Amino acid sequence: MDTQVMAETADQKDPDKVEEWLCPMPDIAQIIGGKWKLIILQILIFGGTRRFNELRRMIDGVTQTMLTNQLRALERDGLVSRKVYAEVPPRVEYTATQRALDLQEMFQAMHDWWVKGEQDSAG
Amino acid sequence: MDTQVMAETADQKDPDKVEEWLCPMPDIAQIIGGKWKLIILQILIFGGTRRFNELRRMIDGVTQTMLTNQLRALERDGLVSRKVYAEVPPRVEYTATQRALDLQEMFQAMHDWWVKGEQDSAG
DNA sequence: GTATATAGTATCAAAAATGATACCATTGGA
DNA sequence: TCCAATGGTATCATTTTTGATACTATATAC
Repeated sequence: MDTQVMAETADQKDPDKVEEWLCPMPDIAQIIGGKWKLIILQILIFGGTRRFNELRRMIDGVTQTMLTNQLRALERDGLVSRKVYAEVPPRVEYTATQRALDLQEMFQAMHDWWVKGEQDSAG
Repeated sequence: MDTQVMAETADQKDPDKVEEWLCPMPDIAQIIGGKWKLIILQILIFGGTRRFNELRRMIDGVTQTMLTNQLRALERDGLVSRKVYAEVPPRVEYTATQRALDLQEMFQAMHDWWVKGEQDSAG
């Protein structure tokens, strides 16, 4: 579609067939929604593998219950892998999967959006 | 940092200074989190201006209460503008602001991620 | 005169998400 | 011997989010 309808909006998609270009936001929200998931992912994706208590210390305000809970959900959805070492005291490492690494662009876009917002309101 | 540490993770940022490259996810979640916000934004950003009941019909399962609620929040956060026409029956139009249009890249990245996931699991 | 469409608000109920607390196993060190 | 550290789980309480319901106003069509 190369006609310039709707110049003010995003681009040239047919405005009457929303469902064709919409991806299922409820499904996405299910996966990356949750109070701590985005920050966990950000840390693992950009910072690399971390241990459980390491994450706990990095994430301000998270409780052990919730950290476990969110990590389990991320694991179920294939975004995080969990490796248990047979040591005492226990050592458990969490790593972003390839599927999570594929979220880099989204995080980058979020980041740029956020920074732009700060610049726009400052300048 | 130009040494190739952590080849498996995203890139070359210093893993010990997470807060330097992290953008505040709680703040972002505050703005675009919520059961219906992403889908509302997607419609307004890529589909253009819509009336209240038009949105209601497009968004499966949303109640009037929640649609109002989410639109008000988006308006407060500067992502949506609301225009009331002095007509009877009332006409109210909602439009994505520039700040919302700036989210296009994020939506695109989400979309690509989703599609890639479907391809990876199919192929 | 009555129903219809629009775009709401107010109130309360229900459900979902989150948090607090107590508990567990193990081993090394003081 | 007792405490600390790790990475949990189970249970219950609280908070937050979401939903249902009833109500509003007004012009037009029937």
